[in-house]
Amino acid sequence: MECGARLFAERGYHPTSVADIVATLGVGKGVFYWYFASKEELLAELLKASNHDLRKRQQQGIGDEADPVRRIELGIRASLAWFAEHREYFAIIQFAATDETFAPVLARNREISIADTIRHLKDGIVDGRIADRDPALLAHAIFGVVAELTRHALIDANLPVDEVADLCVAFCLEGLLG
Amino acid sequence: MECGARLFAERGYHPTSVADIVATLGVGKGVFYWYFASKEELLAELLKASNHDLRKRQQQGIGDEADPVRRIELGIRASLAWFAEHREYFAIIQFAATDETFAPVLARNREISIADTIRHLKDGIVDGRIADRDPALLAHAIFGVVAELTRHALIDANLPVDEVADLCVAFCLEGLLG
DNA sequence: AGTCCACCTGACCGGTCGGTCAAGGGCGGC
DNA sequence: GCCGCCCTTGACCGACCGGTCAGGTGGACT
Repeated sequence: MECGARLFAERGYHPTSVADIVATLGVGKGVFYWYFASKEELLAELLKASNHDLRKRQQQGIGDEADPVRRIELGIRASLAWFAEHREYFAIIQFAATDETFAPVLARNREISIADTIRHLKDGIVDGRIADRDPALLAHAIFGVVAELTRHALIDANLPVDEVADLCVAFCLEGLLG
Repeated sequence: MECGARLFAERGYHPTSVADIVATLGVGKGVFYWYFASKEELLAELLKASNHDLRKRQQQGIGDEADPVRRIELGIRASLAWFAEHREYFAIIQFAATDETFAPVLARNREISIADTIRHLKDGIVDGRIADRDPALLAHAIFGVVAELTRHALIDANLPVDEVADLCVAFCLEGLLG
C-alpha cells in the first residue's frame, strides 16, 4: 500500500491529494482511511519506515569495524548507497523537514544519526587520528556533504554511487587541500 | 511590505494564508494584490531579492583576493555571515527548493554560486594547491557543509558566526584528518 | 463646496481537498 | 437459498483559501 508513496516524491506532498493516491491505486477513498487515519499519518509512516531502513543499512555497512575513521567512511558509503536505491524518499524527507508538523520527528531522526557519528568522531579524536574540533559541528558538516551530494550527484546528475562515495569520503577526510 | 515575509519563515508557505499576511500588516487584501499579482509572486520576489543580496555579500567578501583557496574561504565566511543576519530566509529557501513551482529558480541560483566556486576550485587545482578531484562535486560538497551548518549551528544552536565559520573553513580545507 | 480619482476595504466566489458515511456487494456459514 | 458480516465504494460535506470587485474614503485640485 505504501507504494502509493511514490506520488509524494514525484509531485510533492501538498499537490498530491488523497483522491490522486486512491485513483492511482484504483481503489476507493474508504480503503485509504481504513489503513491510515489521515494523509498526515501516511507521510509519518513513510518517514518512520524509511528512517528505520536507512539506519539498518548504516549499521550493516559499518558492521563490527573497529577503526573509528573507517566506521565514518562506511557510514557515509552506506547512506549514499541507500539513497541511491531509494531516491524517491529524498524529496519526501526534504519536504517533511520544511513542514512544522513533521520537522520534529525528522529532527529527532537526524539527531540520532548525528549522535552515532559524534561517537565515532570522539573515538577518532581520542586516538589522535581526527583533528580536535567540535564533534557535533563536524558531524553536521558530514551530514551536509552527504545530503547535498545525494541531491545533486545521485539524483540530479545520476552519477554512479561508487564515484560519488569515493569523492565524498575523500572530501570529508582530507578536505580540499588533501 | 516584504516584511510580511517573516510569516513564511515562521509558519511556512502553505500554512500562511494571504489573509494572515494582510491581517498581520493590518491592511485589507486588496492592498496585497495591488503590489503582488499572487501569493506565488511574493515568494518569487523574496527569493530573487534574497539571492541578489547574498551574492552581493559574497562578492564583497571575496573582494579582489587573488589566492583561489582564500577566495573560497572568504566566500564561505560571507555566506555564513549573510545567513546569520537573515535567518528568516533560510526556511523560505529550504521550502522553495521542495516545491515544483520554485525549485527551478532555486536550482538556477544555486548553479550560479556553484559555478563561481568551481572556477576558484579549478584555479586552485591548476596551482596544485587543491587536490585534483571533480570540481563540480567538490563545490556541491562545500555547499552542503555551508547549508547544514547554517541550519544547525547558526539557526538551531545559535552559535557565534565566527566559530562556525572557522570550523566550516577548517573542515572544507583540511577535512577530518587535517 | 463639489468633483474626481488613486488607494484601499473586506464580503464574497469558485474550487479544492481532507475526511465521513450510508449504501452496496461478495463470501462464508448455516 | 438465505442471512449476516466485513470490506469497499464514491457521493457528499464542511472548511479553507487564493483571488475578485463593487463600493467606500480621503485628500487634491478646481
